Amino acid sequence: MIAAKPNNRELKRGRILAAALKLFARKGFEAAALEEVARNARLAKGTLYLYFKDKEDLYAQVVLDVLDRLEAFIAECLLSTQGAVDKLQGVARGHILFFTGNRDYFRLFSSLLTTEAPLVHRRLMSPLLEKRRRLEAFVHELVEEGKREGTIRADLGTPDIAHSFIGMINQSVGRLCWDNELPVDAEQSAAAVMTILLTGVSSR
Amino acid sequence: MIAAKPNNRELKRGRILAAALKLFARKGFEAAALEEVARNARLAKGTLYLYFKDKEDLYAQVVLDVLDRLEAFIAECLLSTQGAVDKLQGVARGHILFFTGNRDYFRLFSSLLTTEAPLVHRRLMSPLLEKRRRLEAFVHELVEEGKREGTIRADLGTPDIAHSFIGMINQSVGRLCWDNELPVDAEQSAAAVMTILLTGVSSR
DNA sequence: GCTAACTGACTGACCGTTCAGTCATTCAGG
DNA sequence: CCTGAATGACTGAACGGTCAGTCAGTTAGC
Repeated sequence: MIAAKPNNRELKRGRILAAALKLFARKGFEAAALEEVARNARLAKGTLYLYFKDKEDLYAQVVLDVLDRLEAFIAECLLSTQGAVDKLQGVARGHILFFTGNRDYFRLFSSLLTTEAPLVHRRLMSPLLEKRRRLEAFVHELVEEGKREGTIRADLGTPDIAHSFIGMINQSVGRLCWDNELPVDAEQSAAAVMTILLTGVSSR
Repeated sequence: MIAAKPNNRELKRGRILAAALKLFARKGFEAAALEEVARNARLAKGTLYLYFKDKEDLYAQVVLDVLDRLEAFIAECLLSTQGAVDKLQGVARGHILFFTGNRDYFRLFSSLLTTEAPLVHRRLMSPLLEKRRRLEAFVHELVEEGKREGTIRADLGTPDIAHSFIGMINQSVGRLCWDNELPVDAEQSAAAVMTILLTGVSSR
């Protein structure tokens, strides 16, 4: 077979990424040992270095992989949406579903800002933070769109609205991921967030 | 002087806590080196062990110290408030002012969930998470109070409201701490959060 | 079809370094 | 002096990264 080799290689790369995701997410960049990553991927430590330059490179690839999946998943959630408010709801659903689908994704994602890594290894981190920022910029645009449509109040600052939205989402996901309030439903969480964001909690 | 000794001791303990806070906040639990903590506190490494059992203990004390300060600061912000909505605004102001007053506080605080530590050292972490949770429970109560007063809508879930509130606050603080959108004012951020939370963003 | 030569993916023992924690020694106040 | 506080050299463990060696699989020569 001609395709046997590269296929195999891509498969192993995937095994490494999966094992690394699990460990980086659960132990953090520093505490995750490559020895264990290799063991979980059923390979020897030396083999990792045939696929990745060093620990930082592996970390960056893992994060990139997750961010790509997130982006793709949200894009899918937006396919049949119309109008800014509807799209925002789509983003909310996408985020919540994506992260509650795999807690390790969220652990990694939320450690992205916190990790010691960004301080020590700015070089590699900035593209990742850039990508994360792009997702936030997209929400920003949706809010602007809503204002133009007239569906979103124009007297509030766009950054304030966008950050509030993102904060509410993240907290929702956090609740589902950290705590064990598991019976909570992702769909319902997204709906609650949108209701509060749109109509407020005051009984005025 | 009778008080000279213990006074001195308390002073040194404070120096260690301050140095440790700085390093844990900026490098994370694993990457922070006790050697450097000691140097920054103008003491030798061995001396740290006269004040703290081990690295974990030091970390726990640092976090406890920060959580206590936060609690005290918020309590102060609530002194002259009346009614649930007013109190919530006080909590928002308190949080934002406290954390923007010292970014290291926020770095430490937000790494509290993310850190590798909670997984490896559950024993020490749970009291800290417990304390953090108490702050969240307080918001929970305020929302209930607002519902009883009739100032907050009763048709929304209390946990949903509380988590939205907390999420918005955290994101606001994050914006002020991570990004360099520094010209933003803490007071104004708190006001924006409250407006959005109370009245919503829909132009309905 | 058979075997010898070759290849390169994979291995894991090893090295250098870092760091938490210890302890024999020194220092300072009374 | 004497005692408790402080020191910093030291130890052992852990880990990132390397590299000489192995061997399954492929090719080439007959």
